[in-house]
Amino acid sequence: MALTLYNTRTRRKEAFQPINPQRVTMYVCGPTVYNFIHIGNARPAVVFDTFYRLLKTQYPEVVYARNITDIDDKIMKAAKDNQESIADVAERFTQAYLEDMVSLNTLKPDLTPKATENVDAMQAMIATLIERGHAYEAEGHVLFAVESMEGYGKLSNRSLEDMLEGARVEVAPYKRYAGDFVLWKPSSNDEPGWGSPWGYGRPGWHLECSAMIKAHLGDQIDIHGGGRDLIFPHHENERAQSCCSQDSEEFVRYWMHNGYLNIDGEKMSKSLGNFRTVRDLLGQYKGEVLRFALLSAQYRSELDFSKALLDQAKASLDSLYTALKDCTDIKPDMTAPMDAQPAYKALLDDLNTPIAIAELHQLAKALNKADAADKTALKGQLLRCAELMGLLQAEPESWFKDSAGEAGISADEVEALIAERQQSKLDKNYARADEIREQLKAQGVVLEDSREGTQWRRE
RNA sequence: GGCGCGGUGGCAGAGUGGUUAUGCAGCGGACUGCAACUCCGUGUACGCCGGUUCGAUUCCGACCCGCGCCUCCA
Repeated sequence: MALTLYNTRTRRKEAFQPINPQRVTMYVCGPTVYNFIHIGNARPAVVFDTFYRLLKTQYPEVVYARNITDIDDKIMKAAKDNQESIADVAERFTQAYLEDMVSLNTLKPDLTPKATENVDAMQAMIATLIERGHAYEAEGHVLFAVESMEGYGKLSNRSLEDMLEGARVEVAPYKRYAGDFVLWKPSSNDEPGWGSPWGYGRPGWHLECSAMIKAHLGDQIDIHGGGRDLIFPHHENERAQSCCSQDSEEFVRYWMHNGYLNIDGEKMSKSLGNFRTVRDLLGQYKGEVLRFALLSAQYRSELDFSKALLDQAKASLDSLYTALKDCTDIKPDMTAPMDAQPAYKALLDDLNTPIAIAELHQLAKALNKADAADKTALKGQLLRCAELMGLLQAEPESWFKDSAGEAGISADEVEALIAERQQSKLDKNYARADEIREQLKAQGVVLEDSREGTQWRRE
C-alpha cells in the first residue's frame, strides 16, 4: 500500500518515498513552554502522532523528534511576570505539556530535544553560515542575509519584494536588508545567555530547529511538520539556515502543515486571546474526546472548535465503545493483515481521518450484527484500525464509568441504588424504580436494563 | 498590494464528471414494565451566474461571501 501526502513545498499530493526506507525521520515543531498549551496547539501533536503510528506500520524504524523551545523572549516575560526563574517556568510548562500529551494519548516521540541543550550546535551553524557568506554581524547581532540565498521564499511561495510590500514591522536599523532575520541576539546581564564569538547572547527562534535536526536526525530528513502558521517565517527561515549551511538544495523532503483550529470562524491563537487550554478542557472532557474531535476533520482543513464539536465526538465514541462493551468476552484477533482495511487505506491517503472514522463506525455496526463466530475478527479489525488513530484503547468499562472531570456520584452509590431499584422491580413497585432511574439520570447516570441485569454509564 | 485557502443536507464532515459517504440530531418501526442500547426503515445537499459536456456539486471563467499568511503564533 502506497502512502501519499500533501507537500507544502510543491503544493500537491505526492507518493511518499523516504531517503532511507530502513530509517524514516520526522521532525515536528513542539511548544514554546511559557504557558499551558491550547487545544489548537494540540492539533499538530495529535495529527503527527497519528502519522507517526501510520509510518511505523510501514517502515522498520521511524525516528520522530518533537522539540521543546525552552528559551524565548515570551518565557523571559512570563518569568518576570510571575517572579520565577526562566528555568522554573520552562520546566513547569514542559511538565504540563508532557502531561497533556499523555492525556491525549500521544506516543512518546523518540527524541525530545530542548533548545537550551543544543546551543553549541546552534553556534556551530551560525559560524558556518558566516563563513559561507550567508550571515553577518551587526551591533551584537548575527543576521541571516536572505538575499544571499537563491530560492528564499520558495517554501511559502512568495518573493522578497512581495513580502516587504505588505510588511507591517519596523525594520531594525542594523539590518542590511529588511527581510534579514536574527540568528543570534545580545542579552543584557540580567537576561539569560551564553558566551559566543559574537558576545554574550541567545539564539534566534528559527535556529534551534535547524541545528537540532542536523544534530539529532541528520542533514536531510523525510518529514517536517507543524501548524500552518509556521510556514512563514519559521519554516522558510529554517529551510534557509539548513540549506545554506550545507550543500543541499533541500533538507526536508516533505513539509506537512495542519490547518487552524478556529473559534467563531477566527483562528484560535494566544495573541488573540480566544483560546481554550487543553488543561481546562480536560476538566470537562476526557482526553480521548478531545483527540477524536481533533481528528474529525482532515488535518489540512480548518476545524471550528465548539462545545457541539466535543459533544458530537463524545457521542460517536460512546457508540463505538458500546459495540466493544457488548463483546467484552470476545478475544479479538489482532493478527489479520491491515492492507485491505478501508480505514487503513484512508489514512494512507494523506491521513484522511474522517473516512477512517467512518470506517470505524462501519466495523462497529458489523460487529453489533455479527454472529459470534465473526466477532473475533471484526473486534480485532476495529481495535487495530482505531489504534492507528490512538482511539478506543480504553476498557469499555472504564470509558463508561469513569467521570471526565469532577467526580459526581460514586460508583458505590450508583450500585446501591441499582440494587434498591432491582428490589423495587421485583416488588412491582415501578414508581420507585422509575424514580431511581430519574434520580440517577439527573446526576448524569444512565441505566440500561437487560436480561443479564442492569448496566450503567455516565453521560 | 502580494500569496493562499474555503463556501456540501438541521449540525459536523468526506467524496465524485453519471450509480450522490459517515456520524450526530430528527421521524417511523422492532425490542423494552418504562427507558436506554441495538437493529430495520427514512433525508437527491453541494454559494451565485455563465461556459465545456449527452450529463457538473465535481472541469473552466466571472462574481458574491468568509478566512489565513506577509509580525510572535500550532
